[in-house]
Amino acid sequence: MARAGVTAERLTLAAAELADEVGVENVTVAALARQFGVKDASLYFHLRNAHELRVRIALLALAELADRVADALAGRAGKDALVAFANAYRDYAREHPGRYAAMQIDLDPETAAASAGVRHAEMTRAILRGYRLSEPDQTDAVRMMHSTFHGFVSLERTGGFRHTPRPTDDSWSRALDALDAVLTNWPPR
Amino acid sequence: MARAGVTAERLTLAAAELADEVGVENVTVAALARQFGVKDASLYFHLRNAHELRVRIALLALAELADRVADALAGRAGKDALVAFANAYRDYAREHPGRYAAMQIDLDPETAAASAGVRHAEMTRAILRGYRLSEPDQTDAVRMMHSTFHGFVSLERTGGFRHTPRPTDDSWSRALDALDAVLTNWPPR
DNA sequence: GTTTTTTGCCTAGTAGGACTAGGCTGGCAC
DNA sequence: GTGCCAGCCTAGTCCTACTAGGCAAAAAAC
Repeated sequence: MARAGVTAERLTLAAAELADEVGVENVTVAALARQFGVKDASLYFHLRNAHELRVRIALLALAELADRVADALAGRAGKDALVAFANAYRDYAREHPGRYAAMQIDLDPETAAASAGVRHAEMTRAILRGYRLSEPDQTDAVRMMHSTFHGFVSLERTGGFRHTPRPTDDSWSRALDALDAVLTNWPPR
Repeated sequence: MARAGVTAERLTLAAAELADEVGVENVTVAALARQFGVKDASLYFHLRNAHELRVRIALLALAELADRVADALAGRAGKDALVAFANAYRDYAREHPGRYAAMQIDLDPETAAASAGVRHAEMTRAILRGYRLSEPDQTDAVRMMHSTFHGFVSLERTGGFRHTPRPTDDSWSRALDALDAVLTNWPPR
């Protein structure tokens, strides 16, 4: 019997693509095995369990997004950097909804610490250098930024904005303007 | 054989409680049947399918949250109202993580239109009356508000803020200050 | 280049969830 | 009382996750 050539990397990539097509919750070991023309039991040589599959998608996504953000940020500062970061984030989420959703599962501490999530944190703080904030203001500002990005993207995806005709792109750039304004005058009020 | 007295309402409530305990993704028809001391097949007399169960949890949660927000908002205006709304929202999400997660599934348009989601929208706009915004600024502001609330709560829940020791309560009130500031000077910059 | 070991895949199984078809029955309408 | 039907049942199908143990292809040892 010929070998199918399944590796952890090919598996993770296929899983990520499947997630984008059918949603993370429908990424199943069985479906993946079918794609590789292999029985599902065989995948457990490359995989501890189904949960690990999602974790791997999450780690892949975190790394991909960190790369994109790093590119977007190159040579920019201040509001320019803020907008570039934000758009890279939102674009990634829209292009890869399944991967983005996978990113939201909570990793156990050591996995998280070894993930590209730390690069995200570093880059976010790098942006804030343009706004000259010190602790604990910086942390508060980072959290506000992240909340706005994630909240907007997440609501946009699940249809939370659908009931109003206003184009979401317009609301998005206003939100970024607002974020810039508030960061410029941090701490607020 | 004695009848178990299963009704759609009791089922929904039990499902919601189960969701808060074990997460929406683990709310299963079989588990619910066990709680009622009934075979799983029997529940399909009260339920079209498993998805409907989650939709019902979502509708229940939307209604409960709308009630809470309405109470919190009574007699308040301006920043006072904003903070009351925000805290009601966050408190609900923390007390009822499963219900909150269920709220995020996207309902089909007619279900959404008949849900308590419309009350949320009305109340959000009511808050903005204190900031005297007209369209389309109002819509942008509503979206920003909602994004911040949802994003913060969601990240807090999934552990997105864990790597920094700063208490999330402090960051939260700063975020509300920021939101108030930006709404006061809308449109930004 | 043959032997040994490892590894990648297999079959065969268990267990549990979603869901359907069709049967029995307790309690209501009349 | 007779009939009806809602509310529960059994029994079955199909799917997924996951385990144990077998076999053969490829890689390593010699």
